[in-house]
Amino acid sequence: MATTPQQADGPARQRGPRTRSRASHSLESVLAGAVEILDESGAQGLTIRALATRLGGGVASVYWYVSGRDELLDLAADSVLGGVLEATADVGGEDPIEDLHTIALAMFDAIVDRPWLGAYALRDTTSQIHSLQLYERIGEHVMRLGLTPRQAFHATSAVVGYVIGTAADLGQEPPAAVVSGKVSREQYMAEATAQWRALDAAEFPFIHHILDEFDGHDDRDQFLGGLDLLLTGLRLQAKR
Amino acid sequence: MATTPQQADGPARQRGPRTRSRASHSLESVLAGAVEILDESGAQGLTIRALATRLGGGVASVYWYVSGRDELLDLAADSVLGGVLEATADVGGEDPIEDLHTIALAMFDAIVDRPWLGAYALRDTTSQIHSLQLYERIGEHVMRLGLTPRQAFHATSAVVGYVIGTAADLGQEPPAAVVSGKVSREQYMAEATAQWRALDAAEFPFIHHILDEFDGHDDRDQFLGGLDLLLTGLRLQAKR
DNA sequence: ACCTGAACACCGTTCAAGT
DNA sequence: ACCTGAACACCGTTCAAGT
Repeated sequence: MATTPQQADGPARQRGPRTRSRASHSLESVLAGAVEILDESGAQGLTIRALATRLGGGVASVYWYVSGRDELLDLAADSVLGGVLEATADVGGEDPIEDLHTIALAMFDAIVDRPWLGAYALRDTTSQIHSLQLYERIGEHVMRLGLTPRQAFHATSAVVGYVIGTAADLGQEPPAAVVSGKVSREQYMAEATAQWRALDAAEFPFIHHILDEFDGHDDRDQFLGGLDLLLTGLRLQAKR
Repeated sequence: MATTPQQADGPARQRGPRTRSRASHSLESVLAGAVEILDESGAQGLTIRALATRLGGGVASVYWYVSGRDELLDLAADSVLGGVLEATADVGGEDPIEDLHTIALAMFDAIVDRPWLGAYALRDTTSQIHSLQLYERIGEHVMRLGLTPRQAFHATSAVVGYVIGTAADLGQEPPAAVVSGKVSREQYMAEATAQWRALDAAEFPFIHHILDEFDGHDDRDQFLGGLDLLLTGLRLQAKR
């Protein structure tokens, strides 16, 4: 496995116009370029060639900083998680559960903002240092509940699993519209709702039961509803 | 969007040896072939060319049954979920929470068995009919708790989100070993544990707190620990 | 209605060579 | 130490043509 340099160089800005024939990068600028492309066109749009073009250099230079496309995705995701880490650094009130709520919501918002994040966040803590730190931070708040190490381990993993699972699902783009942009998210949701409404009520009683809730629902409310269940269970476990 | 034929043809077996110059498929056989390849070599290994070769035909014939690789993955995942659907058809005891526990565990086991499932299960209910039916089934058990439609909607989504999120994460292969098979899962876990142990205890108190639990832990126990928290919260909500 | 082979327009990754 | 261009070995998808 290639050792990826973790030093924090300043961004490699080109001072003059493109008089220089040789481009110069840094891990930071490579990841920043990757995140830009990911934000614009998703994981599918992040090709090594597209990245090299954006950086104004050749394809092979990317491989100096990153062992391959997979690591590029992992590190790009982890660099964004650095922002979540900073934003939640000061979280710490009287109630640990409330703090967990705050951190989980911050993670959720970050992933909804960047749907591509869901698939690569907190995937490999050996290479994703911010992911590890975020896991640690959540765990530290869980620790305050006075559970056994085993319970704390499970609870922390559960919170992370729920956040990533839910956010990845909700942040997901409708299958067809990803590249073409033919169908907006609203259109897709309206289509899905219509299709649900057309289902046989005898065969799908539950779907019909929640139809009005599903129609025009807010993803964030849905996330918070489930998070409350999880944290309520955790609170109860802490009291025992 | 291409309308995918959903009729249930018998498997198109070749009776004689390869005397026939023209291969004959069906949606079923195409998906069965896809699942075989996915089981053997993961999502990365499922190329249209590899599938065509396995089916003994040309590349383009796959496109008669499926609109593209994405839909192939979605339908392959959904076909496997049909098995989970059958396996949990009889679930239904006195306690709805217990039934939810049973179904969630069945889903978890299916995904751990087939790590590629996590990324494609329950992704698009407009094309994945078994996913929709599974969502419906979970919802029906939630309905028995007597919640409001809104609560039932959130609870069902939370259970699904937790299961998929956790299973996808745990079932994930270590980054390097996917193709090469150089590093076994055990080796990778041992390596990760060693790396955690080497972390500064002052900077990572939580990691050190749970180290012994993490070392040699069982994924299933971890999953069940979090599931219990979620279902406990749900049980409490039902009582209010 | 369903299958085929060939072609098109891409990919990720490597490598010898440059600076 | 870091960057380059070209080459290699693949991809998914399409299409005119077959049966």
